[in-house]
Amino acid sequence: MPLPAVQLDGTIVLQAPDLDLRATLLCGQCFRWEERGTGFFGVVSDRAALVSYRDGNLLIAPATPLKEDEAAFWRNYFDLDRDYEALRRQMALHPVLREACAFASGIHILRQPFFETLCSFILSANNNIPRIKGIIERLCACFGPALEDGHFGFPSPETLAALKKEDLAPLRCGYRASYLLDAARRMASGELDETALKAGPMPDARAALQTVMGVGPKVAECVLLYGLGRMEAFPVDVWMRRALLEHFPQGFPEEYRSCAGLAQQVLYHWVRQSGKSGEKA
DNA sequence: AGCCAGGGAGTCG
DNA sequence: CGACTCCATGGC
Repeated sequence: MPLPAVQLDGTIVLQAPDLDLRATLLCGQCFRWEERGTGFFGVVSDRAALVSYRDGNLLIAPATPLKEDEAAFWRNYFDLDRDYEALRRQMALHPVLREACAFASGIHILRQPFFETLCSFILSANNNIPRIKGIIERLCACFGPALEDGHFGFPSPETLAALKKEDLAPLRCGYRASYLLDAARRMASGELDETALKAGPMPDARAALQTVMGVGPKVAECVLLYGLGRMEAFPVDVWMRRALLEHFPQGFPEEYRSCAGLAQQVLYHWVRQSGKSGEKA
């Protein structure tokens, strides 16, 4: 008999039989989760929570007051309603993807808030993950809404759009400051329509995203995948380029397009952690 | 000191 | 188009 979604102590219990929480939160798709004891603490949008995994269930202990849609919010964030079994079944048809899947099973593609994702990956350009995390934390602490537990939510496009690049000096994000402001202004002006980016043709969505300063092919694919839920997106960095050359000399096969995003994430996890394809320590 | 970090913009030819 | 160079910052 299924557990109620919200327990008496406020903990939300979500069934997630095939989820690898640790791999999902540490594989480089998100920047605001920190391992804490047996779980992870993080802030998404304006909600903070301590999450953990036990007996096939994802346990969410919100650190900010529960909203009416709390369970639905986290269910969507962790992408629990997508049929990952079907995606992995399809990937198992390809020898390379099958091997990568076996190594990194249980990774979910997070459905992160769009603007937050856009900013995060603009900041990721020619940067390393620890420093990206630091910049994002300073961005939230300086300009984000104060949450009830002392943490800070992600600033709104309107808030950032009203700033000048000198105001962003405390972030120490270098030349990316003006890119951040451009993204915020495009959002605030309504020029970037999240609904259209989610539903419209991929080429149109790519082109629209790349009109933002600091958004090139790589960042656009990341935003499409992690911030707009578009599984057909396929971010390619130098490592992935190497892996593609080695394992997919004719390019990523179109017949796997519907699971491309997960395939990319799994391949990335695989080549970075198992020493496959490129021998950097 | 020098190199690298999940790239991208600007400028050449 | 393709092949450069520079871009701020911090860690090693």
